[in-house]
Amino acid sequence: MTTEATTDRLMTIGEVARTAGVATPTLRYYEQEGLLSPTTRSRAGYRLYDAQAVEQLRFIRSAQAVGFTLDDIRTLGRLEGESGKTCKAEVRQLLEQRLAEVTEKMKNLKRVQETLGQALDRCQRSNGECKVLKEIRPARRKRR
Amino acid sequence: MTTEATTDRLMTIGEVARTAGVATPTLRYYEQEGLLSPTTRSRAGYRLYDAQAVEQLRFIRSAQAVGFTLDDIRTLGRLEGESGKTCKAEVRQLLEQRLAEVTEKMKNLKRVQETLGQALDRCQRSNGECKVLKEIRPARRKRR
DNA sequence: CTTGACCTTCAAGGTGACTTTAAGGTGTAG
DNA sequence: CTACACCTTAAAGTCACCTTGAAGGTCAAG
Repeated sequence: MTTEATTDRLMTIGEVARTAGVATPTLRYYEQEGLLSPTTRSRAGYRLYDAQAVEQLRFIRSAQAVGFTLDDIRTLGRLEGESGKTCKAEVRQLLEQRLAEVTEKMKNLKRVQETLGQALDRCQRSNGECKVLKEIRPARRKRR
Repeated sequence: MTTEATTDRLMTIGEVARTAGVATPTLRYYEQEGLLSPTTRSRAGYRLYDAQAVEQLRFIRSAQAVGFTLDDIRTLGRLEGESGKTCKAEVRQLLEQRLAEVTEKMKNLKRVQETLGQALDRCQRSNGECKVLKEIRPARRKRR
């Protein structure tokens, strides 16, 4: 990790945002929240990120997508970050706890998958007739 | 599912809430949002739920825990619900789309699992020293 | 027949995670 | 040297998902 073949060109906030598929204000928000800071700043004060930032950002989005809060993620610290720090029992414990949560989420996800799978099954089996699904409302709001 | 051995005693909102581990106002909120309605009402206007409601509620919580919004869940309608409705291509398509999302979430979850697993690994391997995790801030807010 | 734990509705408040707005500086292409 | 697309900060706005509060009705136990 200290010896790399990665492009170590620094990117502006817009480049990182485009690459990872997020909005630039989101990146500033993440910095403010202590989740992801730029490697450095240009003379003019522009944020400059290295290639790793994109990886970290992707990790953050993955974790979020499966229901972890930004606080959960922040508490894990730099996550794939560079180095330093001793590994206290406290840190290991936190990791183990998060891994247990992941296992729990796996179960939830499988349950959802199974339920949807069954629904689809019955849906196709009784062609034209579906005993399982029923829209209940016109759906009020939307987003995401 | 129509032939059952389940207790078909009706439960009050408080019983359902306790059984499924949610707060009573949350149940009222879900009803208002069109996610889960009581089977009937008592003369006095009390909400009365059947045993299936608990199942549905658990499904809702599972889906939420892995990152689906209430809107996502609502759109799926009654989900494991009773009957009625034809299975239009539109419905099947929605199911397929949601299943694809589940698959995507599986990937995300595995990515997170792997990252955490690696971190824990290195954490234990280099006993005392951990190159991977590093707390970045005292963590401002908390909850959950 | 009152106490106390339940239930009701309606409305307002709170939190997390952005998103938008305003007002302005930077940098390169023509 | 002027466009124009980028960057900066600070603050306010939005949306989902609850949570809390006020004011009151219900019901079994004592």
